[in-house]
Amino acid sequence: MVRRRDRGIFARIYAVVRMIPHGQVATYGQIASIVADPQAARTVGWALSGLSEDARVPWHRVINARGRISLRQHPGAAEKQRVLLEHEGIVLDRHGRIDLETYQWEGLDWPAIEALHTAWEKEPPGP
DNA sequence: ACAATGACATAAG
DNA sequence: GCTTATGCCATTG
Repeated sequence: MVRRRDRGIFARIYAVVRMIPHGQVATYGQIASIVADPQAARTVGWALSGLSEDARVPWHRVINARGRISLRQHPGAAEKQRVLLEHEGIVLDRHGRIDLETYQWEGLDWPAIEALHTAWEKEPPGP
């Protein structure tokens, strides 16, 4: 359950996800590539699953490589994610697919993320 | 240390 | 395009 162990790869994953701009999306594999291994995608999903509700992480902007929502276990959550995405202006086709060519975040290298995240911690946005 | 688990990714049928 | 099978990584019992 994550506890206070957000020091390692988890913290880096959250940092990257926080930098995904409004109205854009990133894939699990993409985030994994930035924080560590291109093949630690499952770990990214695992990290997000342990988020608390007030974690200030835009988890809904993370989707799978096919451009679709990966939440199958709790159907309500998938629905919620879709609503959140549409609320940001992201269009899903009738199959619930997102066009990555249009909405995928270009991404940043880790040093850039780290710098931005440091600033974020200094002056967290929102309430 | 080993086996199982999970919001993945990719290849194959 | 969907379903299976296999590979990967970090965490947990």
